[in-house]
Amino acid sequence: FGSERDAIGPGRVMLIPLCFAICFFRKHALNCHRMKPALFSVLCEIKEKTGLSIRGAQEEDPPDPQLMRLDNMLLAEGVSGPEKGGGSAAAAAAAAASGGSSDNSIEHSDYRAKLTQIRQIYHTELEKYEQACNEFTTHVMNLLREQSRTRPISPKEIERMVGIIHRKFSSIQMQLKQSTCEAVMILRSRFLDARRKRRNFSKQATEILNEYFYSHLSNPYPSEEAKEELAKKCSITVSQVSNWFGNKRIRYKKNIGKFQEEANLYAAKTAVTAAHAVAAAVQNNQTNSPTTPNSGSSGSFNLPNSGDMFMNMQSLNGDSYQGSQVGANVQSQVDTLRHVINQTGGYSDGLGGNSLYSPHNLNANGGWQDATTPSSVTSPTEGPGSVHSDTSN
DNA sequence: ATAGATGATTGAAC
DNA sequence: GTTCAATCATCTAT
Repeated sequence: FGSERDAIGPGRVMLIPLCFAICFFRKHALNCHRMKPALFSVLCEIKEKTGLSIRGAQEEDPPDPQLMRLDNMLLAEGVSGPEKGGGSAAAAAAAAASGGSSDNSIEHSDYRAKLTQIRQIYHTELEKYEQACNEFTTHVMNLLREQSRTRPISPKEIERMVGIIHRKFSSIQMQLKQSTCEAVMILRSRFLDARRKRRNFSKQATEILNEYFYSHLSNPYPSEEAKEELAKKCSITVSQVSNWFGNKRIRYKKNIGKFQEEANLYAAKTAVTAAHAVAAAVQNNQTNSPTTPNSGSSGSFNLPNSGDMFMNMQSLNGDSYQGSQVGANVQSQVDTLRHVINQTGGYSDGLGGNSLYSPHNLNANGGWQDATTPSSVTSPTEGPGSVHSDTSN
């Protein structure tokens, strides 16, 4: 704490020899010495002169931004602050991302256990440092009080000294916080890495996703709402749905032949439902179409009868289909039915599907033809002339 | 043990 | 922001 001496300033030259001299007297002898009051007053006088420099040297320490950052992080990670039953938000998010299955809960509890360990170490250390700080402060204060009998020490100076001690200890605390943060970061990165230890989606989930994919083959870009619904149905996250569709589109496109069987399977699976739904939609349209405001207007899709419906579908094979004009539900049913038709229409062999079914709506650029814009915004879910077979059902 | 399947990540393009 | 394409890392069926 040499800074105290530094702060003494101009009086230092005189004060040091005096202090030095004092040390040669026994304490009680000094206290009883007849010269003591005089000496003390001299010291006080000198001190008074240097007081200004002390006051001037008192700096306001602003809240350290780095410390604040560390504090915030520790709070966010659940290391500091109130004890939380379930780990940090990050852990919860990661748990959700990996499907939140029972298998994952093992990893999750592992993470929680490690975090608790860090938390305990942090708190023990923090307490230790605080205790040491308090002990040291009392010790120094006692010393100063003791010395104040032989030399003038103002309460302000003691306060300042305490401040210095606290600053020193808080810098140690900062190091503790820093290393705790590092430990949490390492733990978290390990945990997040563990996310790569993926689990395959459940059969049901894959089924649901495939059903959607193959029944929206002309435009397999689910809207945000559709993604959310699929995510809910499959108990996975929306981003997992997006990943799945991203992977599926690219893999399907890369090797359509390989997916032929799967496509057939899902097409057959939904064909009956689709047929019913389309029939209902057609019926609905037949009854409504002459008066419906949408009929005949530009961009709307007219379904006067089932014959037209199938003609329309046949024209799809010639790539002249304007899918974006069709409502989503009918569109998906068209996809399914078209598949069935193509199948029964026959392609020479399994791989030959490329020429009939596989082009679907894939254009020369490798994109889906109907996907005027491959974005959730332009998903044809609610086209102007859309026929809601769901509601009509 | 291995190949193929599959979910996640990354970087570029838009 | 989304999507594509390539790639990584793991799972799974053999």
